[in-house]
Amino acid sequence: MARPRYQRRKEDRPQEITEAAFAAFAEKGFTATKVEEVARRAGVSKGLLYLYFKTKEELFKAVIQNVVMPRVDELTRTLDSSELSAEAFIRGPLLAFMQRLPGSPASVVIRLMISEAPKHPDLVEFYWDNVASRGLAALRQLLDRGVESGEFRDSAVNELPQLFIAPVMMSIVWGIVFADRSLDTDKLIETHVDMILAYIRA
Amino acid sequence: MARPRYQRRKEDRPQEITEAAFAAFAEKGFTATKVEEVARRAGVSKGLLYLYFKTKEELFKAVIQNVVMPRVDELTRTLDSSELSAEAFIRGPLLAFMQRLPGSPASVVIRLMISEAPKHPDLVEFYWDNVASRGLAALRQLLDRGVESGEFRDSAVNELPQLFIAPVMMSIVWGIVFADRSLDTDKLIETHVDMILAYIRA
DNA sequence: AGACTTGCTGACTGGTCGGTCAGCAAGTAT
DNA sequence: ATACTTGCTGACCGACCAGTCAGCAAGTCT
Repeated sequence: MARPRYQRRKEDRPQEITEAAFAAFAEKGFTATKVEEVARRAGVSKGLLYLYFKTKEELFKAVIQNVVMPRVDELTRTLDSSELSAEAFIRGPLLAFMQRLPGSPASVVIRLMISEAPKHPDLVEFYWDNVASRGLAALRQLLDRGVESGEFRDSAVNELPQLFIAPVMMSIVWGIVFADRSLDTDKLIETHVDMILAYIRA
Repeated sequence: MARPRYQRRKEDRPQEITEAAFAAFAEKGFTATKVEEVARRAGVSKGLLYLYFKTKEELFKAVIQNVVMPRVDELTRTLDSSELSAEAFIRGPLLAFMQRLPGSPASVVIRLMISEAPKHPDLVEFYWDNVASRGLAALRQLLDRGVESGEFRDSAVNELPQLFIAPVMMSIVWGIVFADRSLDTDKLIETHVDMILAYIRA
């Protein structure tokens, strides 16, 4: 009784709202998620949400920043500090990273990008600058390093790192469209990595 | 003058409306396209559209039927009647087919499936039954034929025809999200086919 | 205790859009 | 010409939802 109707927690709100938004977007997609639903999950009113985020789109950017960017940073850091040969790195940490993607939070963001890209070009730009271009650059760097060390030959794959991640994209899309019709994404990705290594090995 | 305000053309309307719908969906996506816009393009009133199609979703199904299903039929027919070896078929007609997909009308439908799948499960079912499962079955049949004839070894690819079309999906998704940031999809797909053939050759 | 600051609420607004339907007019039969 | 059928129109409805704002109350200061 006399329990206050709410507490002031200015510090924690942004984080809590961002997490609620991510969970909601993951379930229903960006457009289909009502701002009020995000607010409800975060345990706040709709009005409060708009005190912390100017628009629904800003909220999405915050989600990208919280969920995806740390992953990319982690990958590039691991790559930079690794002593492994290029092939060992690919078969080890990189394969593990790729196999984790389809079921991970990051895949949700990719799904959102696919759905919302045509309608929100500035989201695309934000995503390109902060995620895609940096991820591809890291991949390219890894392949170049393999060529320099004599492990790999210089193949078309160096200019087309997209070829490397194609099965990951396939797995993610499959999950979006045919969620229930199962596909062994781990095997798909591992086979692909096998194949690509056989192809580029010097 | 005294030109009639409209003519009755019961026969032609469905086709005209479907074509207008496809063009509109291709430009803006399904959700973002207003029914009124489709009607305007088809040169009819919104009300008429609803005399021929019960809902906006039915209209989408009609588009799939008109645009995508003929493609799948064509592919399976070509495969059935071909005298080529499995590898020759892959390097010839199949490669050409795959390279055409990213810029083709069919890719628009794939984009729509990705965007709308979470919201419209019955569309997914329709697409699975009429397009995806049949396409995959054809691919699997082609690979099995290659194994029987001794051209290919029996690899994981036989159970995972998705591996075959991964770069096509990559190209389509790339086009959706990063339309302007160019990617040489022809080269991507051709390199992949090269790679996969080297991998499965007996 | 009273005055003050500010985090927070939730009813409300304005605009959008899928789908409806009463009625009009193009074509047809008599 | 007149009556009839039906392809077609477009104003309208109701539901939905991002974003607003006037005011309330939690916490603070004196």
